[in-house]
Amino acid sequence: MINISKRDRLIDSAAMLFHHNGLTSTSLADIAKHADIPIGNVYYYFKTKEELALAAISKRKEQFSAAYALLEEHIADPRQRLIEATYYFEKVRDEYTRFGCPIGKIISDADSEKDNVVQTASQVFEDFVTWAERQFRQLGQGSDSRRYAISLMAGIQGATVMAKSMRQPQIISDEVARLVQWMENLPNRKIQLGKVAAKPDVFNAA
Amino acid sequence: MINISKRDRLIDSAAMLFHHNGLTSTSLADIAKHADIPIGNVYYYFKTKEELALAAISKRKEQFSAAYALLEEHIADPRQRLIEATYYFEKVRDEYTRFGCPIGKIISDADSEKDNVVQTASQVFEDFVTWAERQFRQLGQGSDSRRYAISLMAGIQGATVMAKSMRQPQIISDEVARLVQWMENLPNRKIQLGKVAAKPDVFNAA
DNA sequence: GTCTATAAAACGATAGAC
DNA sequence: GTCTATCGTTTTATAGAC
Repeated sequence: MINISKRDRLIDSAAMLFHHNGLTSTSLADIAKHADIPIGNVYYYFKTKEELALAAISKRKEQFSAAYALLEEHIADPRQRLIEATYYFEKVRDEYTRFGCPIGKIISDADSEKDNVVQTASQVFEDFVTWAERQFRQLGQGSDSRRYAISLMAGIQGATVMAKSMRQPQIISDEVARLVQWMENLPNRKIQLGKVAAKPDVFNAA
Repeated sequence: MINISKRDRLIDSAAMLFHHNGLTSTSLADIAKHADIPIGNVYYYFKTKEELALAAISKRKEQFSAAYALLEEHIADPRQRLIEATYYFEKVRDEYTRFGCPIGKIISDADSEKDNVVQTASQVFEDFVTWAERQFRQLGQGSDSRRYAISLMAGIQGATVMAKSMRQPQIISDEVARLVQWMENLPNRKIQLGKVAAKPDVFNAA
């Protein structure tokens, strides 16, 4: 079994440096140096730079997925889940103002649509949209749900770009506040459970 | 006097390639090849890659500034000016979906805040915000004007990132429609000229 | 598994002939 | 002003000793 510790150190260093300095501008030498591993040894764990980048983005992808699961576990109301997810970006607003969104950065930088790394980064957004859409749907927003989910992430991404450009974290805070207010005022069109067409409990009926 | 034509060809090729393939991923060899100029000759016009990049971004900056001037010249109503400016992004939505926003891309990719290229790109956003803020102010939005101006560009940038990620130009169209509707419904709080405190015409008074 | 040395190519930039 | 040849460095990636 291969050494997990060094492999993880490489992934974490890569994820951080890709976020802060960009995918193209970060060399394997930079990553190896930050992880305190000789550059020749990097290739024992990852055959190419793309493979390491893929692992770094995939880790972020799974971290976000884990966060959705946690929200579903601890918060019953889908509206509150969406609001809590949005507040996450308030917490990281200073880092996002300095370095941008780690995912949005890769999407923007992407030259080719065929690139595996970009496709994985896109999947992170797709995962968020899928999750948020489900929350909006549970809130009774029906066919608007997907549009709302995309609009939610777009709001964050746009605010991040402008905050980075103008070096004003407040821009992210303002957008988070706007989005939260919007979601708080969304009418709950949810069909109340038990009020309509509840399935007969066939097991206990007889 | 130096040859304008070759210099301009280099700037145009650089601007296009930076937009499509990114600043870091585009080499001087790529630019020289696209402009059909030997790479050694590039350095007669621009001493460094940064200098060429600066010229390319500056050209975009001036193109946008010229567009604002045109809007002010041909449209009397500040609301219609803002709406017309927003429709611009509807026109370029397919290109933005494939390659992103040429300015937003540079801002996102930027590693260091000290970089001259990034500062110039930021200035393009700043110019837009300053212009849009003035329009909102003329519409009587007062102290909200700057926030609105930033929010307008943020909407475009966020939609562009999501459109590129999901390869759906419609996301940009939806956002443009949302922004236009928002601006159409903004109440005009403008103080009518001539209704308040008109200066006495001292020259013709006596 | 780990590390040094180095290959092979790409890149920004320069020298110098014309 | 134009172009060829090339320098020096960085980058991804490999070979091979330990």
